[in-house]
Amino acid sequence: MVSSSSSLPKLCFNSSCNQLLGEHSRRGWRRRTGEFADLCDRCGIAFEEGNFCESFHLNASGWRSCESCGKQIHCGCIVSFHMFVLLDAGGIECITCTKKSFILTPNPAWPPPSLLLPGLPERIKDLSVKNWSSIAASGPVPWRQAPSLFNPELHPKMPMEFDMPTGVDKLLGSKKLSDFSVDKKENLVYSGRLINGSLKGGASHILENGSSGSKCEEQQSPYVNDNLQSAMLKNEPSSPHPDLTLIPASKSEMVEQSSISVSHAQPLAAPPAAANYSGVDSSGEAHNGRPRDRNQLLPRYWPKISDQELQQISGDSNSVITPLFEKVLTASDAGKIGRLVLPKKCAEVYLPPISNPEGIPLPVQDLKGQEWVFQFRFWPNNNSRMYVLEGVSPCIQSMQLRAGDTITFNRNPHGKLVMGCRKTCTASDQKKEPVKNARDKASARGDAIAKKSKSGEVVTPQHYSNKKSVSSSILAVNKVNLADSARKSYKVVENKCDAKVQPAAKPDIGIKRKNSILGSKSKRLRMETEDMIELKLTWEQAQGLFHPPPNDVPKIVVIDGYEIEEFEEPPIIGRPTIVATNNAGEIIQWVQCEDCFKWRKVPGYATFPSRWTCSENVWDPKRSLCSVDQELTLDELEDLLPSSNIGEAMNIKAAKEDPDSLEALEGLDALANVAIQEDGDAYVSSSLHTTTKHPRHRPGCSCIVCIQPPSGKGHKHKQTCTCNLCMTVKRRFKTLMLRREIKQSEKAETARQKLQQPEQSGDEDIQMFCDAGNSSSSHNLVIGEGSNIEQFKKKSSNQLDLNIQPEREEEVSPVLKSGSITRVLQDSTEGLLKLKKISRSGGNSTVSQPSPTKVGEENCSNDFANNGSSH
DNA sequence: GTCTTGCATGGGT
DNA sequence: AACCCATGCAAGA
Repeated sequence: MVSSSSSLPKLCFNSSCNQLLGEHSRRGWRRRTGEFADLCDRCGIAFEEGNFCESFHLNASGWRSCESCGKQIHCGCIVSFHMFVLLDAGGIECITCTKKSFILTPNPAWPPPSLLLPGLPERIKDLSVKNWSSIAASGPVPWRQAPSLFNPELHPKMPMEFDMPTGVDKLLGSKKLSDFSVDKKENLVYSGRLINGSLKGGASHILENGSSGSKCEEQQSPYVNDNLQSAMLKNEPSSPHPDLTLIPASKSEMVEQSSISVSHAQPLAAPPAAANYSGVDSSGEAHNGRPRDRNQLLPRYWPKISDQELQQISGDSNSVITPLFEKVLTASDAGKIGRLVLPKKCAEVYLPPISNPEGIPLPVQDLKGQEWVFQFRFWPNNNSRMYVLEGVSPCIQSMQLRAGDTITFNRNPHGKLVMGCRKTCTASDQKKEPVKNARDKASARGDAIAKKSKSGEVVTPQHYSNKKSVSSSILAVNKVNLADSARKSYKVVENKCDAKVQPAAKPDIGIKRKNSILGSKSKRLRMETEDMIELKLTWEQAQGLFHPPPNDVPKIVVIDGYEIEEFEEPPIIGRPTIVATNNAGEIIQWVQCEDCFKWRKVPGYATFPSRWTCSENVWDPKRSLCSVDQELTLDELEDLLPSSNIGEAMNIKAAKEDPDSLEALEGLDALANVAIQEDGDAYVSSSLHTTTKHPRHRPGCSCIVCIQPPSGKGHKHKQTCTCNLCMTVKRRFKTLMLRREIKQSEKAETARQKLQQPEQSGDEDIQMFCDAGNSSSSHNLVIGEGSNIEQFKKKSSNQLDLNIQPEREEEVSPVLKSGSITRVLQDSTEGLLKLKKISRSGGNSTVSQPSPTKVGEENCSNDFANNGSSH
């Protein structure tokens, strides 16, 4: 830490010079060690004459003009540190002008010039210290001007901080810097934001760190705040700053970091000082039972505002913005209700105290300078309070915020609340700022940092498995399943993001309360958040998205008898393909164009984004246009498809017949899957299937699911409708039902045979269950006495509700909902299962089970009711 | 039937 | 275990 070792030849402390010093050196600025920088004559003179920065830092950023005389001052540089004063209204003033006018606004961020300039009149010194103390103790601190230069924790290298008994020590409650561990000091990042964001990352300045004369570029951190200061004021050196980051290990690293932009910096912040009206005094002591310690605020609410955002908030006014807290908007916050739940502590610390549940109107300014007045209130809740801002909806809308976006609360110099916002990465944003968002999310959540694979897909670093068999594939996916991905704030995003696994746009939706989302309370949300929709994939489909990393030899591990390929490298996530071998025995893949649905042959090593089109077919330029026919005939292709992809095969066939109906078919796959369920397991798996065939419904999607209005609303297709869609639906449904019939018959036959083996107890219940397992009987359940397959088919096709939303598990169409195929299938499969159970247990008829008669009646009546009501 | 309001609930921290 | 807070939900408008 000490550069001026007596045993070594001394070098000029100016890093731009580093000349060997002779016997005589000139005294430069005071270093934090208390020593003075030793300068060569040339540098020393420059320093003495006040030209040092002009001479050596001219090309560095951070130059600002004195508001009075216009003189250029290199702000933020230790050398010019004492040369200026920050003005309350923003801007700076050189010390000369300050002396002249002596409107010295003591700035908490900076040691009063009096401490640095012996020449400054005592009057100034006194005022500075006094005012500074009082200001610092009383409320908001212009944090952007408060880079904690004053704070030894954040600025361990400032020269004056050790020996300011009348100044800093006083302010620090006589807390000596020496109380802080050296390690801590050395590990803490510099807070480099100085003035109004004008010092960018690269504007950092040489700060002598005292070690071998080397220099450490000052790290820009946008997250500086005065909380640390307040902690110090409170004599709390151990105040938690969990996010304070290390000074980069190397200069290059620092350069890299600083060049990445502030948003890349680690969130440093503990929350800033409380508001004037917070009822919290400088020591953090609370009034009216309010929080005693600002540090109680959860880190997730700490403002992690970036330089740009600050600039945006402060606008051109250069006003000093104090970030208070931020919140990621939840669905509730961003919803129509217009109630923004405020974190309790934040509300209590930063917003005016309220004693009446009705609260008070709270004026808030948005980024555009528009003024909003929200009702700041609370609800009593479990002996506590729940603070909300009401009426935020218009504002949220005007800022075009959605759940997952972050809203920041800041204060301007006048004490007024200013709302900022930070939108999460949208697909298009992602392209612009992938690093920022990836980092933000990854670091903010402390999750695995996104890695970028060779092919450009960003994936989470873990061990990944790739499929070897269906079973292992499922297991494998379990290791890296999408739910997991979601939990880790990564999701597969289609289209513009090129299927990168990227930070989830709405990390807190469906992740944090994942159970609740699946729970009864959140049924409505099942298909209503984009995330959920996007994540509705089967394991197989998810697995299909994972491709083994190229050149990575898998390790075979056996878990529960399943062989699993485990890769060290993260998988590449992208569009599923059909792997095959060509005539030469080489592995190839078939990949389907997103636009024309044609399948193109590509090399086995190729990987694809989730959206891939013919135009990206670089391997076969002849087939890089959608208009060009595909190489394989559809039948050939169908043979290639795995049996599980019957739906796809059918899509292909249907496409052959009627390309326009493709989208409709996707929605119908859900029906298909319902129809072809075979048993309980199949039911589970196909319930997954129902979500996979059309995983994404977006605005503009014209599939059968999406073109229908919300349940019960809007136009319904009539039974007699002969539009393309309806015809397709009917045709397909007929086929599917037929298939289901066959399978059900087979199944029932098996069940019947099994049943005949144990005693024919004559128990009607069992017989009924047997019937329930019987396909024809099951139809009786559905459509009543005397029905036969043909009649049922007829009915099914005629009365098929085209308004079905197959992907909504809870909200199937009336037909399906209550005399429903699902129900019937469920009943019959349940019946079968129970029957099997009974058989195994000796056909004990006392087993508790619903009355089959009742089941039959229910289904029957429901069905008839529906027959009467639907259409 | 829809919207608003205020409380209750329960998962998460 | 206590508290927070997202959101469900019922009552009223």
